[in-house]
Amino acid sequence: MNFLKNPIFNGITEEEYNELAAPGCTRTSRYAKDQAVFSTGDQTTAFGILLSGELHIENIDLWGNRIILHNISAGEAFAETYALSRIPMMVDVTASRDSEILFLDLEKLLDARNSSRPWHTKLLHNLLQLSAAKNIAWSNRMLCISSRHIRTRIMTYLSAEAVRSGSREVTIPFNRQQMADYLNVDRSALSKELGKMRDEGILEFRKNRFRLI
Amino acid sequence: MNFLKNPIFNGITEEEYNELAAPGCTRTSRYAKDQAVFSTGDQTTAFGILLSGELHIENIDLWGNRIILHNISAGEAFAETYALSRIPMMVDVTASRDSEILFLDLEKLLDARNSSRPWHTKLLHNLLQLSAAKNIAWSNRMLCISSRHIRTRIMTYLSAEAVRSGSREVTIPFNRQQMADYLNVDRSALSKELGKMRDEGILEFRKNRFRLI
DNA sequence: AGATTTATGTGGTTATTGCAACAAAAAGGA
DNA sequence: TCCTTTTTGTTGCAATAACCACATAAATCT
Repeated sequence: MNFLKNPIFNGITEEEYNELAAPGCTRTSRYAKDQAVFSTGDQTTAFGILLSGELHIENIDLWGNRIILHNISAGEAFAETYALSRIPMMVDVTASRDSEILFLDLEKLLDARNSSRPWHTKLLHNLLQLSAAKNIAWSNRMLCISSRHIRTRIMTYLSAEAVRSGSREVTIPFNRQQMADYLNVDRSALSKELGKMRDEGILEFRKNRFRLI
Repeated sequence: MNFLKNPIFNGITEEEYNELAAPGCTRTSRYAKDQAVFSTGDQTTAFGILLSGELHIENIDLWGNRIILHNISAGEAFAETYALSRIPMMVDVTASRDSEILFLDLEKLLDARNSSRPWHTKLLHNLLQLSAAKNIAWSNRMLCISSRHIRTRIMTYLSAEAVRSGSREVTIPFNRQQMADYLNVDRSALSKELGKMRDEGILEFRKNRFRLI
């Protein structure tokens, strides 16, 4: 019941959870590294909460270019947008490490017949907060990509991360290729630019640890 | 009371609206073309519903480059993400035409003391749908920009619009500069590429009307 | 430890795109 | 209608970033 600390269950007691989980609205599944959780075209009424591991939400276009739209760490929810709007998924969700996922079926949970339940309003509230947070995340991502220069994208991304962590030392959840995908640039071009910036004394880095100067 | 047809009031009766509007949770304002509705750094607990006119949600970076993050047409809601999460706005909201806006104060409306009201759950539900729809819109935008070639961005954008409208003739809510901002490319480069595509017989266009071939 | 695979860095080449400046066309106002 | 302003199209040039190929380093496996 550790997952009840998750923001999605904010204000919901263990008794209330047992009540909402009773009608078979929840299930837990395990996924191996690189295994697909959802694929493009899938339709789902359930969304996931990542209990352990790591996921990538990515899109592969007609030419085979992959772009990482989002990185999901333990404790985060995903696919709630599709579970809410019921439209076919335009993305792939893939386990980037061995992962364990709790699924909640929104179709059943948000049914009007539950609207008198105390947990119903709380869940709606928490989902709303979650959805808003995702929107903010999109904005941040967009802000990085909005510049047309690799260097500016790097700076925007790293300084945002630095602000978030409250430190000039930043550990990012990406390797080079993933960072390049997130910033939507070529990997080798990214490495090149990072090298230049190191030469100019703007930053230091080793693997996925960066120090801004 | 025409605005009650708005999806945000889905299932909410006129009596219920009068009840929720009573405690001063709503207000209406007019804005002239190019007037600012919100500015970067603003904090708000109210979000807006555009009754008439048109808005742009845009960001101007440290180097003065403007990027249009979203285009709001009559009937659409905006800034609900910031009203929900209370964080300072990272964008500007500007009237691109003379506009009339209905503001709803979420801090007051979503107060727990209202949770027993019939309109409360409905409003939460509708807000959730709205937020999910915005997330989908972000995905679509990102899908356009994910390609590094102008032509692909144009194609991705126009075909998505064509699918939405169910026709090969598409009228977009942007002029060239705005379209370039949305696709995050240089305006003249966009014009150039559009010209090439016309020469190659891929599409026809006049101003903001396009026909895909 | 050695071998294989994966991740990262580097160099060179090409081409697309950004940029700036200008021309033409359309829209709006007096 | 003419004048001004805005929008769109065109060209040349420069530069950045993509692309390709390879080298080096790190991680994983047996």
